[in-house]
This record gives sequence, C-alpha cells and structure tokens, in this order.
Amino acid sequence: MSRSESVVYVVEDDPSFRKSLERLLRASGFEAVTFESATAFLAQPCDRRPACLLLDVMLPDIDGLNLQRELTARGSRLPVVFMTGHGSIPMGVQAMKQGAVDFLPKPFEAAELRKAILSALERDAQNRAREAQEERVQSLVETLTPREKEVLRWVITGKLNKQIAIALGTAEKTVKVHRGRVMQKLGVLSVAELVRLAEQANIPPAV
Amino acid sequence: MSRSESVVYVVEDDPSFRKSLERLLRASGFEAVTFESATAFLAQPCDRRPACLLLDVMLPDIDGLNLQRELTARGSRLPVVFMTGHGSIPMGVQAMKQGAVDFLPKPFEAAELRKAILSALERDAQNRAREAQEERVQSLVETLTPREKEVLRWVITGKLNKQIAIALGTAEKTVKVHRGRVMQKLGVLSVAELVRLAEQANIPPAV
DNA sequence: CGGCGTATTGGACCAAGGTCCAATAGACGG
DNA sequence: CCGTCTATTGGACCTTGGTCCAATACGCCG
Repeated sequence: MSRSESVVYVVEDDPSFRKSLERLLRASGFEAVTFESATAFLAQPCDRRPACLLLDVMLPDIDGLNLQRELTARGSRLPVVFMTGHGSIPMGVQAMKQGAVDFLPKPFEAAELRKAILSALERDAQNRAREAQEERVQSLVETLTPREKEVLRWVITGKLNKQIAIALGTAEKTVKVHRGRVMQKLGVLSVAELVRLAEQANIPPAV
Repeated sequence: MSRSESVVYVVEDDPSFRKSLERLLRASGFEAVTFESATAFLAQPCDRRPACLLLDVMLPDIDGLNLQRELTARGSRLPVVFMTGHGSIPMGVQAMKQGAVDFLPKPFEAAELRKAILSALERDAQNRAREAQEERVQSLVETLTPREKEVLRWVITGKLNKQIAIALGTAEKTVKVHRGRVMQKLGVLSVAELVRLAEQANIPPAV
C-alpha cells in the first residue's frame, strides 16, 4: 500500500547481483538503496521513512546474522529479509529465531522476493505505528513535573488520594492538585483512560 | 526446572529412530510419549501437564507442518520442535514462521535436542501461566450477570455513572448498585485495578 | 536582588462514588 | 403457584474526587 513512500535497503556484496536486485525492486515499485557491505549500511544515518532491509548473509565484513543482532542491539526494529547463496537449515532457522521476516535461498523468484518485502514493510509499518503512539504518550508524560509523575504512578496503581498523601508524606490536598494537573496535562477525563495511557507509555504501577 | 512433571510427545514414523529418541529423552530426564503417526497423536486426548511436541516433518499420514497448523487451528498452543531427515531451507523457515520453537535437521546432537526441548517446555510453561491467569479472570467475570458485564464495560471505558445510566436507559442509582457488585465480585477496590483485570480477560471498552 | 516555576497548603464548595435498608417487578424452574 | 435470581429504584448518608481563589516557601536564572 505504502510502496511509494517505502525504502528497501539492500546489502549485497556481489555487484552484478546487487544491480539486478535494484532493478527488480524498482520494477516492483519499491525505492531501493543499495550498499556493498554491512559497515557501509551502518554508516548510513537511519531515516524515518517506512523501510526494510534486504540482507545477504555472506558479506565481506560483518556476517548478516551479526548485522541483524547489531541492529537489534542498537534499538532498531528494521525488519530484515535474508538472502543467501550458500545457506543451511540451521542458518535459516537461526535467522528466523532472531526475528527475520523471511530467509530466501538463492536463486529465488521475483514474486517470492516481492512477497517477503511487502510483508517486511507491513511489519515495519505496524512497528512504527506502535512506536509513534508510544512516543506521543511519552512526550506528554515528560511535561509532568517529577512530583506529578510520582502521583501519576500511585493513581494508576489505584490508591486513594489519602493513601498517596501518606506515601508521599504530604497533604491529601496537595495530591488532589497534582492529580488534577496530571489529568489535565495528559488530556484524560477519567482514571480508566489514565491507566490505559500509562500502559502505552510503559509506566509501571507504584510498589 | 519442571522436567520431572513435563511430557515430551514424540511423533516419528521410523520405529528404530523413535525408540532411540525415547531412550535419549528419558536419559535426559524427560518423560516421553511416542506416536507413530500424526493421526495417532491427534487421537490422544490432550492432558494438562506441561508438554511439548517433537515432530518429524515427514510422516505417513499428515505432513508435520500441517499437523502444526491443525493444532493451532484447534486452539492448542503446544510448542513444537521439528526434526527432519530430508528438509530444505524453505521448509525450516516455514516451520519457524508458523511458530515452531526449533527445526532440527537429522542427524543432530543430543545436546541440541535437549536444548530445543527445554526451550519448548519453557515456552509452554509461560503459555500455561498466561492462560491460567486469563481463565482465572474469565471465570470471575462469568459470575457477573449480563447487566453487570455491561456496566463493567462502560466503567473501564471511563464513563461516569450518569453517562452509563443514560447509555443503558436506566437510573444512575441502578448503575451504582451494579458497579458496586462488579467491584465486589471481581475483588477489586479501584477502577485502576478493574481496568487492569479487564484487560487480562480481553474485555474491550464499550463503544 | 526580583521574577518564575515547582511544591505545598487552606478554605469553601460541589459533584461523583459508594453503602445500607427497603421494596417492586419480571423471568424461570420446580 | 411459589421461591429464587435479576434488574430496578428510592432515600438517607458518608466518603472521595475535583475545582476555584489565595497564599507561602524554595531554588534557579538573569
């Protein structure tokens, strides 16, 4: 669906195969950006468009599976489709265990590749939607003062203002004010909404 | 950890290999129950002990991958470890896509098998823990009358009693009573807890 | 030093949540 | 037809939640 705005990063050391991949992808309507090595790809600043990674397992510098691990370690959720000329079953299985979208032994059909890429882009779109929502909430929460965040955590735990006041060593009155400000800043009208919102931002309940 | 109470179901048509698997598993401390065909396994009533399935891909009646799909379709979450003598990369990848824990080409090391089985049992334990919790909550919710469930859905949506009363075409007073009974029956003291509980039972917010 | 933001609290006051006691009405099984 | 369960409501009453106006105290920045 979002083919027109999506990028497919390709990391493949064989120049001729890389070229043909690029042609194939473009013919399928994808935008392709190619790299000849893992380090070249890693040097690339990650942009914010929907994307996925088409990755050769056998690379001159870093092994494809290790590159995937490295990306994961760096916090990237970029979906990966592997290709390989000399793969094995354990290698494919390992790739899938690490979260790959697909693992294609060469040679593969253009249709297979297209399907895998679409699936990867679809996964990326979902990841991005989820992360965008998380960040929206996170940035809202960041507008809270430390004290307000503290009150928030107790409120979503289900404590009464009175109990929160005791826990914070302050007056119930004060808690009410903070609580009111939290609701206002986060734009919710009920504790129920507050709880859902907090869950999206991974805010744990207090004690 | 729970080796002593766990069962490993084995579906393998080759009698000699089945025997040796059985010996190997028992030697590793697992309880093994073997079957020579997929249908034989499916005829087996599923019991409630922690378990996993060690499955040969090539079977006389039903293909291993299809058996896995069949199990999924039946709502079973039994983790599967595949074995195969004549597998391919796409086959292994497909198995993993379907949720297999591992996919072992024969011959494999005893240690590999043990690792895969442990991992599968671990996954099963987590599944069971989650499902048990879900069922606990579900059975609690089932003690609610239809009207009370309705009120519950509105409450976890964050509506005021007044609004709920209008939505249900009844008096605010009535809503209060139902709401109180819901809290009491579900054993929670706050709306926040109620929201969390409802989420565990997959109760969607109203409208 | 003089604002500015944060945390804190008081008083008044209203709205919403929650409980106890009591009672009516319809449905359903025995 | 009776008893039980469910849904419904009234009234009285208390607790919580939430807001408005106002005020104090502390630390930081220019």
